[in-house]
Amino acid sequence: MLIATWNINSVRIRLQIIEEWIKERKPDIILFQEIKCENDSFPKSFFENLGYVCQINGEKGKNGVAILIKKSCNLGSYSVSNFDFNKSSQARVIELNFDNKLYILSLYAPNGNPITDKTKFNQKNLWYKNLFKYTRNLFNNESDIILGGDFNVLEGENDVLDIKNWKNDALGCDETIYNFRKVLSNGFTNIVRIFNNQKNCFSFWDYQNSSWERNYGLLIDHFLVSPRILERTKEFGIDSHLRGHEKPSDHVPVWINLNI
DNA sequence: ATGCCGGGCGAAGCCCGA
Repeated sequence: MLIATWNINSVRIRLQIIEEWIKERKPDIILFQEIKCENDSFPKSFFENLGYVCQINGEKGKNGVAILIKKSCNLGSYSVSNFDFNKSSQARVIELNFDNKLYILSLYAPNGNPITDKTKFNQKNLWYKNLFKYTRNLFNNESDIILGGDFNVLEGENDVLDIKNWKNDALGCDETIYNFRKVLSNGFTNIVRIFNNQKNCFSFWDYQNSSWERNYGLLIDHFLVSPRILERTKEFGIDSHLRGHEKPSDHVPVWINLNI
């Protein structure tokens, strides 16, 4: 079963690139972030025609997350929840709960910049603290958990070419790294750390400064999984080539393939 | 490079992202 996460930077203007990618990658489950539309404006029938059921936590004009599941997916029935981890009424979390045994979440962490703006930075910290608390309870219940999304953190020294220049930034500063590792400490493994230890492995390239052409990217989109999911993960990939597509998102899909 | 590009909104120019 292939699960992908993709910060799509507006779902409505990316339908062509998404359709091409779906036909090539054939994901069973897609976690979107930054759909940038309300639930009613989400192109539901477009994805239904491609064989998916859409679960959406949208917001007008910005943020917004969604999970698409193939109609043929045999994981069973589930309930859908949205959480407001940073108490801001922003749509950054959607969860599918499969009978309290398996949880799949699509996550969009706040950017938090500039760190001198306490409102934005504190909201990011609060979001992470509540993600920690929430997932700790799931571990207490011995559930299987898959977190996929844009975590807006530069945790590793190779997650950008010049990590030292990001220490006063909300992505690379110590507090954000601490908050991210606190979530990991619940028992998650970051799949990219197991399946890829090469440098220059990125999931985002800014539209500006010829970032793609210079390969000045960031690795900020991740899958964090609980132990039994790690055991069943057989493949990991990043579809970097899509960043070179016409009218791309600034992020590319990251995916895992599971023995489920 | 304290936003250079590229979204949204709404109909010009501002807000936002990483």
